[in-house]
Amino acid sequence: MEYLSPYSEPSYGFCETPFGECCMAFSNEGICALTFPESRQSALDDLERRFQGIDFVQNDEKVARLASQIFEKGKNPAIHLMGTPFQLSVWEALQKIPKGHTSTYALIAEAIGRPKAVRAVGTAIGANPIAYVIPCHRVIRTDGGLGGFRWGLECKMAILEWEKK
DNA sequence: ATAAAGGCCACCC
DNA sequence: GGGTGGCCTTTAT
Repeated sequence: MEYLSPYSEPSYGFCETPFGECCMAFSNEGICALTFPESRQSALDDLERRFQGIDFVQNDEKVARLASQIFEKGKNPAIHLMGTPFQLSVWEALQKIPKGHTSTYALIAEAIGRPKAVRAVGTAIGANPIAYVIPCHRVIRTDGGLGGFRWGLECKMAILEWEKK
């Protein structure tokens, strides 16, 4: 269960990206969710589950603005991360992987000082709440395999190809 | 408290 | 290629 400040004016919306339609949600601190859902309904279900009891107001224009910053200008917007200490350390490590590069689950485990926790790292990466901005797609398997992706390997591959340019 | 399920890896065959 | 055992965190009993 997650918590957002009562002063945070939570909002959400949808927008097209190079990888299909995304859903974003915001608190006053920044983006708190970015997903590539199969349907709008599943995106809303997801928000409901993760931010139980929080009333998001739709604002597609804000999403479009942010999407432009992120996908066109390559800027890093403010984010509002919530998770366990372990998850936060993993998500922070992900943000150090440069665009156009990849890392592995084992290397991330190493980077956070928990070399044995490789599998748990995979689980934490799978729980990444802010796709693309937290570049979970840049992590592949040690043996060169793609690994997994919450919204489909096709999407993961598309993002990686796009980032090479 | 405990069990079960993971976006993994190394090692075997 | 495939199966197994070990590893560690999270979530659901």
